[in-house]
Amino acid sequence: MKVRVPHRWDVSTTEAKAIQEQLRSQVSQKKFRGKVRHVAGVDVSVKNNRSIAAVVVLRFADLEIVDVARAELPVKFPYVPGYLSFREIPVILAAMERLVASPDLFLIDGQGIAHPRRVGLASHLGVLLDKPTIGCAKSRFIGTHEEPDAKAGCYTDLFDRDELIGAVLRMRTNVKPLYISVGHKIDLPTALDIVLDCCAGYRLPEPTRLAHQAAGGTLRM
DNA sequence: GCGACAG
DNA sequence: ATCTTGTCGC
Repeated sequence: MKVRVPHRWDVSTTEAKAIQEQLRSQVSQKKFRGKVRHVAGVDVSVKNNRSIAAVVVLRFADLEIVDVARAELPVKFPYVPGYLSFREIPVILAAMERLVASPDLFLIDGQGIAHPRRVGLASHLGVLLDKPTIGCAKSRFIGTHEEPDAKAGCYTDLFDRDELIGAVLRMRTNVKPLYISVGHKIDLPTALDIVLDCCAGYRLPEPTRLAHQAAGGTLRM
């Protein structure tokens, strides 16, 4: 897929913060109304100071793989909480350009609006691609919440002060929950429905789970 | 000032 | 994220 040239990536955290403040107003939380045929999972692995991004596209109906794209680049930005997108998006975009299929929606390994400035990795990527995205993080970044019930499918709200910024969703019974948040062009209830529909019995939804394997070089198919 | 802190 | 095998529990 084609990717629009956005802004610079070799910036300081101060400049990155300014870019986030500017992107913030472009993030949409409007309900996604469209048919989901293909869902993509996105993940990045880092090894020997090199980043490898993987995008795995699945048919939403049966979660079968229809396309896989990868890209590798030297790491150019350190991991700084709050600025993960500046470290991971460049290599993700490189992989996107090699994608043949055109996914209707993306599940991202990281936060969406559950971020200090409401522009986590999933939201930032969504705005750049102008596509619906959902943040599927494995741990909490910001916000407070009650512990969801132990059963698969149960969830609690994630708040920042009095603002609802996401949900803590149990994908599998008695297994640590995921932190789901709106990325872009979708609302939280719809995001939760889609993530649950992408569950194949593991802690991670299938798109992200396979992307993790593809980025780590252990995807079997 | 202190602790927390996506991947 | 990454370093890493077996092991405990549902």
